[in-house]
Amino acid sequence: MRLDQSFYQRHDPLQISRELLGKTLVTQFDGIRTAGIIVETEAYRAPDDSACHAHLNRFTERTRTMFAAGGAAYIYLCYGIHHLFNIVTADEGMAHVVLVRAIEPTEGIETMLLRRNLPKLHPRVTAGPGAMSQALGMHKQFNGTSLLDPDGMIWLEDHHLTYPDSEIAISRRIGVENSGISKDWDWRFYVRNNPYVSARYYKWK
DNA sequence: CACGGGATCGTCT
DNA sequence: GACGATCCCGTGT
Repeated sequence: MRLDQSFYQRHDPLQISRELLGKTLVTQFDGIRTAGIIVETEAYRAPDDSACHAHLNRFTERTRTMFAAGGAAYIYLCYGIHHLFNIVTADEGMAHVVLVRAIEPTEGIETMLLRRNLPKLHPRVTAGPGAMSQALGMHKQFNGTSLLDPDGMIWLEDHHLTYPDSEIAISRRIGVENSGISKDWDWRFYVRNNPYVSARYYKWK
């Protein structure tokens, strides 16, 4: 079952980040379907979150997508190399997004290995937002596209997998240590002991 | 395995 | 002109 508008257009990106753990993220284009279970997310929320690109509701060509209605894909180029994938939530005009940082691969694994240029399944295939996006074929080209469109190339499915709170860990977000007052907010959610969580950051706890 | 530097380019100042 | 919501690889232990 595909996640619909009622899932995305809510006003609590922390709750949505938590609920996304266990959902299946799918891309399909050129006749190839790739998918995996979301195991790591981070919430970003304007206007108060200083780590958010749309802090203080800053509206630029890049952040335009963040203000779209919930259910859009916000994909931007990071470090000139990585196309990071975010899910836009809430109503139009509110910049609330969830960065998807890692999945556990389930479908199209051979394709993911080719895209990642790796010989066999290993956490490095999809652990971390840049690696995950490359494995799924995410591209800035898809920025602003809808996750609700039946003809779209990216969407989420509910396969009725839910993790109990005892299996969920919460921490500071990764890579935002220079982003001001909100750098220490615990807005990262991940599945404990899952090997596909961006492993080199376990030390962050 | 830990550490550190380089890659690479769109975005904003 | 500076700087990233990152990753890879080479080096040293």
